[in-house]
Amino acid sequence: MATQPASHASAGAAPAPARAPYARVKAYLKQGLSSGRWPPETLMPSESELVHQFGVSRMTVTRALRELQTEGLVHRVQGLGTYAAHLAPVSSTLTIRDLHEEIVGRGHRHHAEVHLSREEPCDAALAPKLGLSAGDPVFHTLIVHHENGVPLQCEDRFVNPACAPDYLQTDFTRITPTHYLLTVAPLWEAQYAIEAGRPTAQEARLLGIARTDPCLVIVRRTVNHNVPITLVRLVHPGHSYRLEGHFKP
Amino acid sequence: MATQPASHASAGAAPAPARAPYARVKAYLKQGLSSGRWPPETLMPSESELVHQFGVSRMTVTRALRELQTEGLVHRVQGLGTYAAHLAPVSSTLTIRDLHEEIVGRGHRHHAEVHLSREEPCDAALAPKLGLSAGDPVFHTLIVHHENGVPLQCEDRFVNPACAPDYLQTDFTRITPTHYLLTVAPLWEAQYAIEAGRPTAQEARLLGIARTDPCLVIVRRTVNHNVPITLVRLVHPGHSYRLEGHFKP
DNA sequence: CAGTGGTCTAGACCACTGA
DNA sequence: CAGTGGTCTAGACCACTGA
Repeated sequence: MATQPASHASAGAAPAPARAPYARVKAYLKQGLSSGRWPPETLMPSESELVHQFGVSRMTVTRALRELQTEGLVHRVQGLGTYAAHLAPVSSTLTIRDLHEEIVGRGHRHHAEVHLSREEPCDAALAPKLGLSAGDPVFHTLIVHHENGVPLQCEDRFVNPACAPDYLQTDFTRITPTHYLLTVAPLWEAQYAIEAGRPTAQEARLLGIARTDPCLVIVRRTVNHNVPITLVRLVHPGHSYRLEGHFKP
Repeated sequence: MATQPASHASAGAAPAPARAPYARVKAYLKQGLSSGRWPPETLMPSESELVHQFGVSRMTVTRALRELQTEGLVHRVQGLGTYAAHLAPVSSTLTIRDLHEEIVGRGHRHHAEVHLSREEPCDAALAPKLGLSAGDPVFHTLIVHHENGVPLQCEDRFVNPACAPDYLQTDFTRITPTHYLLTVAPLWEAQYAIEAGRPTAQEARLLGIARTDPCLVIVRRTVNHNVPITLVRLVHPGHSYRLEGHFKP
């Protein structure tokens, strides 16, 4: 009865995955989706059909289907059934990693040069973005990160003092602001914008590039429980930095 | 006994979420993580403790914990317990949307100008990336996408003919290559690279910008079941385009 | 109405860890 | 050994959809 694909481990002495039942059901459905057996918006087998096909309990089938739903591969409607989803990449994701980890992960040296670390009155344009009023004290750091001695990123950051009163006591040559802020305010929420731009005069000088060189500019605003924590502008020379992503539905 | 936060819906006639039990357990844990009750790498309550605290069955608690694990908020080790994870954004994600959907989603007009759509012999440098040999036929399209009449993206794409034999018959003024390829090869896998750069002479002309203007350059390679499908270079004028992301653990 | 998914329970066996 | 998470079962009640 079962229409499951024959285990091709039967021929040789292959490691025989011997996956858990829920994983077998999931793999079967995923394979069918990727092979075009259930084109987008097609009705897929119901839970009870899968229960009979695989001889497992409904909870097991449910788990497989729920995970596929979380991954965006199917969508399910109560009373109707499970449908193959419109497959990606209508939207897909790109990973942004912490710079220190990225550099060290490549087996390279990371060196941070602190050019500024002080409290200053908040600019009127900046204030609303940090939930402050113009003139309120705000922490400001300007750090250039080097990879094997080459300038890689200029990090211009403003921090809401209420969220991280000890921020300026941190030794930023050892701990990145990102890491420090993480310990202070876990579980945050961030908004990003990434665009191509030109460095400011100061950034060009700090990064050792021409003012006309294209740069990757990332602006990130971080919030925790609706309280703004930090606003940062990260500038990378275009020829030395790329964001890499991997998408797999 | 229960240490669950008091339902603050009790005061008024609030909609009363009345969440499912697994969602209540999950919300309780999430709240504790975000408030710093369980700092990173701290041992969290065990399944059986939660079972007693909430008076639910173990499967229910398991589901809550498994979802938190999937979201990267905790990590679990058999025999040891559940630990609060090192919270983001050691790595976080940025969404890349399909251009047509993005433009239409803004309520704007999308217009595609097809400058090239032909079969040509594959270049030696390109061949390995598409799993072809130099000189093999390859499909090549060059399309400029406009938003309300303004050039927004130059899309230079190569397609493996084996994966999409009818590719060149598509009317690209109506259907984006991305959408067409999606119907042909669902469930794909992509690698991205994003960097700041300068347009080529041709790109500058097609986009109506100067050769020195910074551009956001996205290179994406797509693979299905280890078969390369397409390689595309997307060039956006830096001042007119930004990728926006949102990260929420 | 029969069929669908959403969720839950009360048990179970197992592999793993550290004492 | 006791405690942990990983997984499963065989039932259950419910809300929802379309006929």
